[in-house]
Amino acid sequence: MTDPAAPIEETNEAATKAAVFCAAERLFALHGFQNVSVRDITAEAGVNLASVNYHFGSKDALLFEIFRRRTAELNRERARMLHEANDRHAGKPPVREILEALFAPPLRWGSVNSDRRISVQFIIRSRSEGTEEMREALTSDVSHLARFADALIAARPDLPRETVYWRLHFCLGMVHNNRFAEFDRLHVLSAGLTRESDTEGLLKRMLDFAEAGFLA
Amino acid sequence: MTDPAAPIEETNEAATKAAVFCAAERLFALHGFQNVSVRDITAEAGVNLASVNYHFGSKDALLFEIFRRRTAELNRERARMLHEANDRHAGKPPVREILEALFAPPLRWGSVNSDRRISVQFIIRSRSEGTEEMREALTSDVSHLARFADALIAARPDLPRETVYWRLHFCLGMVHNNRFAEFDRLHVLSAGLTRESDTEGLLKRMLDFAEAGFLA
DNA sequence: GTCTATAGATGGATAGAC
DNA sequence: GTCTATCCATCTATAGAC
Repeated sequence: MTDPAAPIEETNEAATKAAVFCAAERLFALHGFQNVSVRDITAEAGVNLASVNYHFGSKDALLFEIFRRRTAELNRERARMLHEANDRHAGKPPVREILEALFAPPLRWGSVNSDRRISVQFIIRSRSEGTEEMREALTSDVSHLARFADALIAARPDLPRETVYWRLHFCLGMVHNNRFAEFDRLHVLSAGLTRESDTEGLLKRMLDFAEAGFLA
Repeated sequence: MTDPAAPIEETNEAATKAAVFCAAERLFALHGFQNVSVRDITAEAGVNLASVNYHFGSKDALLFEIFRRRTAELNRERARMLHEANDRHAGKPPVREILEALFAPPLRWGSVNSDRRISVQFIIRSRSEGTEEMREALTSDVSHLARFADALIAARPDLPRETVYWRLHFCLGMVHNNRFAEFDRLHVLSAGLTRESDTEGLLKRMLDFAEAGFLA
């Protein structure tokens, strides 16, 4: 900003921070949280070792910042789609469209050609490997999921609420199982029959399965 | 064995090994694989620090031995139930009974009053946090799952095989999502409506949901 | 076989030069 | 703000006494 003739390197600090952020997210998503050291991150980002502590405070703080940003983005997209479904159906969308708002964002972001593929794997991993702080945030912040639960209860007022909650739990299990390793395993099991790359096809399969389960 | 008057301490070595095994399984299941040190394990078991390396070779070898034994036990029980379902239906059991053989063992073993509750959490954790060796074993050893896939294909010959494999994948996702943290989250979301302790009720809910999804 | 002491390696965090 | 050098804690694994 001080030199209008060279605006490209005005954000050198921000660039370093972003490089650390992206390298960390990538390595964490691929190799797990505990298996990646600060040294790995700074080497991958091409910055010095002290950058993580300078820009983020600590390794755990960096981890938590990635987690918070990505989950916020995902929840926002889900809320947006749910809102659109509401608009289309006068505030009472059918089960299938509610589930689509729940399934589509992580599925599409996680498709092989998406630049958010890494982010989705990071989020999925944080659910099982996260720090105490992250798990606490996941457990306590259910406001995002509550909107989906309410929508499903409104769509199926004939079902006991308890039943709706459990079925939402089953649907989340379907989503969380979409990890690299599980796709690979399924690929081996089916002798190459299942193609992970067909994102929209998989979304339709998930919706068919879950919708039928909900209408039982 | 050398002193017939004191047969109780004849298996002192085996007792130490078993104590290490149980303490390790318990700590790994509760706190994650990377967050538990050999020191934690030996302290919990009340044995000396060198026991792990003496009896198992290394920390990773101990981890892998727990993993192998528990998954073998689980797969054996599943195979047994599938076999019984085959006997009941002349080799062609319906979808619901196949899925029951897949769901019931981990669910019952994981119930709050079960002495295998820890083992189930260990197995679930190994799926996402396991070492490269464990993940390789999971990916390559699909023979156990292949029997379930074949049974489901036989039960629904009208469906494309690809569809059956994907739906089996969804069912496995439902099973793997039965972790402590996820139950807690659901409990918060439903304001205490969902009761994890009702194992048979949960099994029925899972079967209702998955069977309907399969018959779609 | 059991245990203590320690080697050997790695990690997170930080002080201080520039 | 950036980077190097380093501190200090922690871990796995093992040698060697008993």
